[in-house]
Formats: sequence, C-alpha cells, structure tokens
Amino acid sequence: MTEVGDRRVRRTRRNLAEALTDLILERGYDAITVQDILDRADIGRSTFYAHFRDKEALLLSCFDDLRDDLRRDLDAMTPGVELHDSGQPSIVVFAHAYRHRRVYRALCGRHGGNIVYGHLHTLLAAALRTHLAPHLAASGSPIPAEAMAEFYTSGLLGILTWWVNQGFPHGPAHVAQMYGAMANPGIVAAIGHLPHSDTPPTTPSHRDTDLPTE
Amino acid sequence: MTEVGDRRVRRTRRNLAEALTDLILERGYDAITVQDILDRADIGRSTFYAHFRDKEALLLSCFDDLRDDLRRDLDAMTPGVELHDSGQPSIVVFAHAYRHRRVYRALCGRHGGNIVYGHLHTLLAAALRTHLAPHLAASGSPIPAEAMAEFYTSGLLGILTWWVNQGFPHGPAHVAQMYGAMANPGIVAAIGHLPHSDTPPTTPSHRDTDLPTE
DNA sequence: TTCGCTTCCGTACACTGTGTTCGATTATCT
DNA sequence: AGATAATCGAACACAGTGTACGGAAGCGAA
Repeated sequence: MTEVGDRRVRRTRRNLAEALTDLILERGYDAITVQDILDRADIGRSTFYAHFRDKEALLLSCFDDLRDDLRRDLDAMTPGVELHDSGQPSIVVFAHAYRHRRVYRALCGRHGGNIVYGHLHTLLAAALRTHLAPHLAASGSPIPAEAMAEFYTSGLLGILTWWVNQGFPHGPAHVAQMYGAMANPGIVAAIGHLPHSDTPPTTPSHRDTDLPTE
Repeated sequence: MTEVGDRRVRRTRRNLAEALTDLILERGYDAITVQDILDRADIGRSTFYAHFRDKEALLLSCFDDLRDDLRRDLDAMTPGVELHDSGQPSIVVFAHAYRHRRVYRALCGRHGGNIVYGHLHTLLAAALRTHLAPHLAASGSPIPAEAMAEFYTSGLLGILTWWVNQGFPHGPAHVAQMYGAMANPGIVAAIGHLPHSDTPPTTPSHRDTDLPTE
C-alpha cells in the first residue's frame, strides 16, 4: 500500500487517527460515519479510501500500534517464571494502559465498540496461555488450559475496562494488585504453588508503589 | 403497540425471531440485513416495522424473554447465603444456558455481536453485586465491590461464552464447578470465608453430577 | 355466517451512507 | 527544477434503511 516516507502520508494518517479517537470519545464508535472523520480531519474522501478500506480498518490501524507495543512488553517477560503475587502479565498490561491513557479510553472504554475488545482478548489470552501452560502441565489440574486462560483473560479485561471507564483511579500498580488478589488464589489452587512468591497473596495491604492519580 | 392476543401477531413475531436466530448462526449478526430477515421469515417489510423499530430491537426482544427467565431463576436464590463451593449464581446461569442451548448459541456465541453481551453483563454484575455486598461489608476488604463484581462477572461470561462456542461440552454442573474452582479461592481470600462450605474448593475431582454431552 | 376490526402485504419513495472513478492540483523528495 | 506521488473534489452507482398508503385477507365475536 502507501509508503511511510512521505510527509503528506504521515500527516494524513495522523490526522485521521486523531479525528477518529476524538470522535469516539465524543459520540462512540458506532455513531461515527466516514464523512464525520473526513470533516474532522479535513481530508478528502478519495484520500481516505486510498489508505483504508473502511472505518474499521482505520480503527484497527490505530489499535495495531498499541498492540505491537504491548506485545513487545509481554514478550519481554520470561515465560513460565517470575509470577509474582501481583501477577506478571497483568502489571504489564495495566502499566501499558496507564502510559497510553487517552487511546485506551477511546479504544477500550465504553465507546470503543467490540472490535478492539475482541482483538485485545485474543492477544491477552495467548499471552496468559503461554504463561500458564507449563505450570498446568506439571500439576495435572482437571481444568482445561483454554478455560483457565479464558477465565483470567476475561477477568483481566473486565478490570481493565472498569478502570478505564472510571477514569484511571488508583494507579496501575494498585489495580494490578487488586487483580492479583482476586486471580492468584485461584491459580494457586489449580497449580499448587506460585513460582517466586515469598509473600502469601491472601492479604494484600501495604507495599503500594502507586503513582498519583491522573 | 401491537397486542399479543391475535394469532397473526404471534405468528409474525415467532417467525421473525426464528429467522433472526437462524441467520445469526449462519452468517453472524452484523452481516444480516433487515431484508434478509424478511425473506427468511416470509414477512412483509412494512409489517416488520410495525413491530420493531430496527434489527436491534428484534434482537433485544429475543433476548428479553431469556432475560426475564434468567432473572427469575437468579431472584429465586436467597441473597447473601447459600454460597456453595460451586458458586450459586454461576450454577444458575450455566443451567439456564444449557436449557436454552440454541438461543444461547445464537445470542452469546461468537456470532451474536456485542449488544446481548453488554446487557447480559449488566444483569449478571448486578446479581453478583447483590450476593457479594453483605460479605464484603463485613470483611473490610480493600477491593471495591464494583471491581470485584466486574472481575467475577467478566470471568463468568468468559467461561460461559467459551462453553457456548465449544458446543456445550461437560454439562452445566461440571462447568459451574470449574468456574467455582477458579473464582472461589479469590472470594475466600477477600471475604475470609465462604458460607455453608464443608468441603475445600481447592481439589475438585469426584462428586460430578453431570449430564451427558449433547 | 356475517360483520367489524386489525393485521398483513406490496409497492413506491425519500434518504443516508458507502465505496469507486478520474482528471486537475499541489506538495514532496532528490 | 523536474519527476513523482499524494491529495482534492465532484460525480456516480449502489445497498440498505425507514415511512406511507391503499387494498387484501385473517381474526374474534355475535
């Protein structure tokens, strides 16, 4: 498709992405027409279709940047080990969301529609499955790995969207700890232990290294 | 609007509902046009709009019947007590889904779209909040009730949709037990105990009262 | 059965939004 | 400065939506 060397191309894509996220936050994704985006971004109709097939392609393009970023952070974790009591994958996700608050508000909030949610769900489920699989295999748990990944992925996304929709209270570390307090006991029960956990996850209280609320 | 005493009305609504769920299972909700429903149901265009404002209204009408049924089942539980280790609200939901497999497959499966999911989420979150609130108040947990309801609702819906999309393996009791095995340890950790639980939920093995797979 | 009422049908229509085409114009890179 | 490539804008065909209305037919009750 179009290359990224040209300044005009960068300007066009940047304007379109910004217009889309703006409009999502104002009216919600479903209520937006292509013409709305064009007017807001001050971009010609034919130009838009030279870059994206439709509205959804633009949305996914916006999401892909975030997605690649997040995947890099997730892949940076050592799989199978270093599951602290706060939950390794979750803290990465929450920190990432906090770092890109505005985009998360648009894409993962109440107005974002289900498209992004589905893709994010797939991404996180794969990451969780990778982290859980070795432990599950060793413990002989009767619960299928897919079901576990499904449960904890949905729970994580539930807390994430709740956090986003509330306007990011409490800072990422605190939210990650809340998630860990609810998720880890179940994981311990299924696996039998939690690698590298010196403190029992049943009583999370002090040790709060939070950033101030936005 | 239209009354329900007339045989023609019942026939129209029944045909429309059946056509919709059929088409959802075949192509997915988003790919369906009103005209498609009309052709399948053999109903005139103007007749459709005499009953429903649009496609979504028809979908919600289908969902409302289920919703009322499920809510009755949920309200039949004594709030605050009788939380077995399998998880009271969850077993009700899973049993209800199993009883209405076909509709759940259409409305809550991969093809159902996000509309139903959102409404079901709201309903279940309210039910869970009702069940958890008294225990949370007594235990002084640092986790806000909204966050807990969000987490366990999302997890429940995650397992539910996974179960639905897999074609209902394992029977409702078994799935409810899986959910309980993952969810209850976290609830115990937050609340401090689980009312009326004589057996620890950490090792769910025998005691399977399942129905055979469909 | 017949009467009155309601629903249903079918067509036609206005309208909104989509995605494409193409020649003219303008910005960018080298 | 000149070749290249992106943008613009207007026009177009198309699909789907929701409404209006007159005639036909089914329904419940007497």
